[in-house]
Amino acid sequence: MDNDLAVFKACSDATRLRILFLLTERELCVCEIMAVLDMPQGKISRHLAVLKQSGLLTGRRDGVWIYYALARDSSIALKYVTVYLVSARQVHERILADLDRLRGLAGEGKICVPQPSLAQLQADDREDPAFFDRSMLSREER
Amino acid sequence: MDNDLAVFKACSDATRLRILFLLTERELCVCEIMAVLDMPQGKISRHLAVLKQSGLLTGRRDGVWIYYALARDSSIALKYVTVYLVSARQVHERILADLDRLRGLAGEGKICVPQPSLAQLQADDREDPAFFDRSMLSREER
DNA sequence: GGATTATATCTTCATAAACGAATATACGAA
DNA sequence: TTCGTATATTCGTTTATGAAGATATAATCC
Repeated sequence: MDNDLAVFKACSDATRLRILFLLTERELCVCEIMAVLDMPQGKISRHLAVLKQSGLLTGRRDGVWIYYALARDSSIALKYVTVYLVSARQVHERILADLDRLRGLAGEGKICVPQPSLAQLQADDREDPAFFDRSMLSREER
Repeated sequence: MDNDLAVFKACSDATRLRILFLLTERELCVCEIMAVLDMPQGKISRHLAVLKQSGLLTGRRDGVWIYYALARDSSIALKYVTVYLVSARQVHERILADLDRLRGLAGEGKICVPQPSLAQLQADDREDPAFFDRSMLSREER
């Protein structure tokens, strides 16, 4: 029963629930989740740890990035939570907005691709002065 | 989404989860739940309030007693939690034990029936001295 | 009305969970 | 090896949650 409890606890925080809904779309790396929810990295990472701990998520490393995905149904609670997520994702305004933002990211397609180093950027800027201060912009705006 | 959150929060406490599982058996009044879980009245009552608040339970008054029951599926989260409860109740040792104890109570059948007042008991005892100190026993033992 | 029983609520305290900020680790590129 | 980037973890603080015990309310019986 303890694991079922952990599953429900994991679901009982707004941020974590939003993350779970995002992951119904596809596996995501931390920076994508950060971008969509617009929350600091430490916060996202902590919540991902809770979710993973409960068994709801799996994580796989790919180079520098760590991709998280909904775990395949392993416990009963997990199974029904997963079914809930897929059923409920069309219902909540906020979740729909999150998913839209996520798809927007995918369109721009520029997250989770190795970013040029700062040094690299500045070198480019010297050749292309119009974008000299690009590195000052937030990642989404580049 | 807030209501779904409340549902998951309501499920994320061991005592509340045990109560929910008990209610998969049938509607119960507070004193039955107290008897099965062997917990003080205030505690049970508080947890029932949380569960009711989340929409998971309904309560109906019948004279002195208040009977609680699992709410009929109204939200998506509620629906899947209910399905989970019914599926998972055969799986957890502790829940099986709780359900056994509940059925035991039903066998004795002496809970949630108006208890004679103390004055009444003492009057009876005067006529039937063998049971003079019956009122000192816990309710289950009478 | 007063007493009794069932249930709800309040108060205080302890514990757990969440947060922001800072720091640590892990990997890849140069 | 050093640097930069992605992610994890720690620290100190604040907030939320649960427990116990005391008290309040509501219905019933006399």
